[in-house]
Amino acid sequence: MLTIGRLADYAGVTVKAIRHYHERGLLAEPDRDSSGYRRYTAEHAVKLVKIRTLAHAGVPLARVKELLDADPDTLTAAIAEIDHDLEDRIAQLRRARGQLAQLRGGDRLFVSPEVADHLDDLRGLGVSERAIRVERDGWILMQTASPEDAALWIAEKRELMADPEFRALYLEHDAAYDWPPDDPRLAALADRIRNWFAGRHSRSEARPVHNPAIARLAAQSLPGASSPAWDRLARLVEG
Amino acid sequence: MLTIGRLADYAGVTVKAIRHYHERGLLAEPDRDSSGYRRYTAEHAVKLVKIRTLAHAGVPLARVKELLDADPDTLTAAIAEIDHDLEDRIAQLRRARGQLAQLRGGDRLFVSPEVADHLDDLRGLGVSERAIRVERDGWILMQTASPEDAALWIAEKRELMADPEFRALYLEHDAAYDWPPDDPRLAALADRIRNWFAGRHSRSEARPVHNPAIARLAAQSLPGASSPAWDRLARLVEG
DNA sequence: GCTTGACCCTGCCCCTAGGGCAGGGTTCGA
DNA sequence: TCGAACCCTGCCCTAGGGGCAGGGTCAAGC
Repeated sequence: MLTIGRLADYAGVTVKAIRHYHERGLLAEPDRDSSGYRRYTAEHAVKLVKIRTLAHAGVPLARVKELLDADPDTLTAAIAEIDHDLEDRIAQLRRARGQLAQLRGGDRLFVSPEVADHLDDLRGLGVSERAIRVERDGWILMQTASPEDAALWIAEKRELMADPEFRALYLEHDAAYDWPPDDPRLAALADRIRNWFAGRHSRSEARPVHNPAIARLAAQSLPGASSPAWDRLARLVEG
Repeated sequence: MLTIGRLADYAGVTVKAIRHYHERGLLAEPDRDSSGYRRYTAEHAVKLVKIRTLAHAGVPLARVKELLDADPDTLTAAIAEIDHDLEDRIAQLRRARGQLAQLRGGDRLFVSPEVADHLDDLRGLGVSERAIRVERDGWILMQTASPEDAALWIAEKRELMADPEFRALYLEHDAAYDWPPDDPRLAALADRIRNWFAGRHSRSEARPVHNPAIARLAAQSLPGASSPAWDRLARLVEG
């Protein structure tokens, strides 16, 4: 009659799995024939299909064992629960697909949507990729330190970016990275930066937008995050 | 700056998983601070999110390691493949859900749709659950032995069931199970069975519908698959 | 009768992707 | 200054089998 291999084919399961179920006590060992081969009956086949159905649904074998001789009400409740889990897992896999698609480009996986929009804006303005990367890494650090604060800060920063003068300063500061440190434009730029800050402060909404400690960390974390021109500029702005 | 716990929260991963990625060489070990704590940078965060995204998509860590420093074209191809796998797995889970729903009742999980329809027909005719169970188990054994033959046999059997006389005999034979072995109706039934077989044979389409060896196996596999009345009936039919 | 390929047996070690716990040191906020 | 919350290494554990070794068995064809 039924050998282990045939039973395995019937149930869509490997021979090894069947032996495993015997070991775990899920499926009773059948009688053996004269040469020691296991000989199965239709009842084994029925039980095995039940085991396989639950196992393929991700139910741990220990739980399968319980369910095999649970009363119908318990079984019905358990099946509803398992079905729910399956639904969840399908939703998870779908989310995984969505994220996977974003892996090939863009920063949306690493920062909040608001920050990602901000980075896109910078790109639209013609900001260098180097600067964008420094920004991104800074925001990542801020978000890990405190997502709530980061959310507030990005909102402020985006308001700031609405100011044409600030945008101009941002771009010029970005361009200054490559200037020679004795470039005469640095002094002029430093003046405009100071003036702009003074103007903001006079309007009394003077909160520091960037936590300077964090900004420094972000700068340290990347090679090429500063330059001789920027160092000089910083000294000029400080006075 | 970034401790392992914060990094883990940011990436939606456990601390243990991060240490595991270090061991496997997926994520570079960061510098340690004076007390031996790991201190991470934004670059670690970016890489970790990539790892997590792939790992959540079910990519084995060894493969993740390869993909992390693959060229963009290879990566694009790999992502397409992984996405395909994900789609397959979603389809599998959906199938698992469908099968799970059938676990609570019915025989459709265990036999082919044709056999299941046949069993439903028997139920509709008022055949006893005991007989239906014997049929089901017989068909399971036949299907495990040879699905193709079983498909042919069930087609023949269903044709047979279209014959009102055969149906009547089937039902009476079923009912006879509980009769006393000396019941006078047994002899009459045996006659009708013999006549019916004779009629079929004369119409020259005389193929055995049931493989007798298999039928016997099916009968053996179940307790209560025979009775004193049936034993007597068998002797009467044989002559 | 003999061989050959497909089965079957037990027993052993291996894998993935971490989880859990022990036993100890560190940092931070009140 | 103290307790809670972190962090460190090291070790063992898990599910669900896969793979292989080393050996016995069965069925078909020659």
